[in-house]
Amino acid sequence: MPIRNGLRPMWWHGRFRGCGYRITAPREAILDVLSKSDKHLSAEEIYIKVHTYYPAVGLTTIYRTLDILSNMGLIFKFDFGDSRARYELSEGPKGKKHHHHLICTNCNRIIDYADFIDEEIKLLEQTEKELLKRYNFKSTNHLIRFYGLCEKCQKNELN
Amino acid sequence: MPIRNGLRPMWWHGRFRGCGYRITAPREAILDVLSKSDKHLSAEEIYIKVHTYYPAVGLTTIYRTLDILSNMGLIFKFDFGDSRARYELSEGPKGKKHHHHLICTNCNRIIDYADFIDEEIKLLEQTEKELLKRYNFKSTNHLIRFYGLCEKCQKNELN
DNA sequence: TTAAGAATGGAAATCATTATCAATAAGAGG
DNA sequence: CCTCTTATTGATAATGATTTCCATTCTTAA
Ligand SMILES: [Mn+2]
Ligand SMILES: [Mn+2]
Ligand SMILES: [Zn+2]
Ligand SMILES: [Zn+2]
Repeated sequence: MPIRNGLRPMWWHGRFRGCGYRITAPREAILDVLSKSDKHLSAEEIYIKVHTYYPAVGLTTIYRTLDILSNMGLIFKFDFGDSRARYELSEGPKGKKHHHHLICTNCNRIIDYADFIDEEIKLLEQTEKELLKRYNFKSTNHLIRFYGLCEKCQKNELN
Repeated sequence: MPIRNGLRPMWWHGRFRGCGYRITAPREAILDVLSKSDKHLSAEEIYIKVHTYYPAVGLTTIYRTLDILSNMGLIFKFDFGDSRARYELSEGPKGKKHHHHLICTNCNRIIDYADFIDEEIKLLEQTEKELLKRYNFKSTNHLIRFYGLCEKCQKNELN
């Protein structure tokens, strides 16, 4: 229950105000839903959850807020191929920062991973350096995904 | 001008028939357009081009055919974030097989590259091995993209 | 040549996301 | 606490890419 608490500003309030945005109940609720989920939620899924506590909030506001948050870099917006955008917190208490995804082609589960990116980072840097040399392409960001079978689906594989 | 040639079956005819599909003028035209382009075409762009020679072909057929080709693995279907699917040949004369993309965030140009550097190959192998160990995730495919500035846009950068 | 049913295209339907716009409320200043 | 400016909101309509329908046409095995 995302109770409005006027006394303690949340971790993102400052950042929000700094961009000239106002703090509103719908926005608090949306951030609350995102920070309490470890999944990759769609606008409608967020709408459903917010709706439980704030039935008055409209889907339009969900989209608008997600757009702002996305532009501010507070959330990531992904397209996993199911014809709807999916979002997840990128910072704050439960934020995951930059990470990559493992996608099970059987059960559609999406697994985040960032814990061994250190090893990957060195190789990525080298690759980016080489891309600059060969294609004169200056990379500033990347998207990396592995498709395959998750643990559970591999076991079921041996029906 | 994709002239229907009943005498010489194209390289994909066999594969097509093998899947139980019939060879038709619209399908030949679509494959023709794809094989003569080095871009990542949208359904509508393909429709426009096909339309030049076969005004009777409908957009519905374009979508249906692209779906078949995609499922057969003859073409790749990508989503580059401009809210429409984009396709490109994956095999045949000008097919590019598996490759990665460089995407210019300024001019939206998409650059294909398949001449992977050692670092990148090592990155993939090591990462996939580690993913199996840590997450029991068996990777069978991957999607890799670098976002940044292409050569041209870097120069314009220094307005 | 012929018949079975695969393929087609135009129109209507879907469905996620946007655009509109009048009503509402955040919050700076008093 | 009160006021005023204007950012924000939500209902509704509009968009736009992709699908679904279905009667008609065309491919192809026999
Ligand atoms: Mn994630
Ligand atoms: Mn490509
Ligand atoms: Zn799975
Ligand atoms: Zn560019």
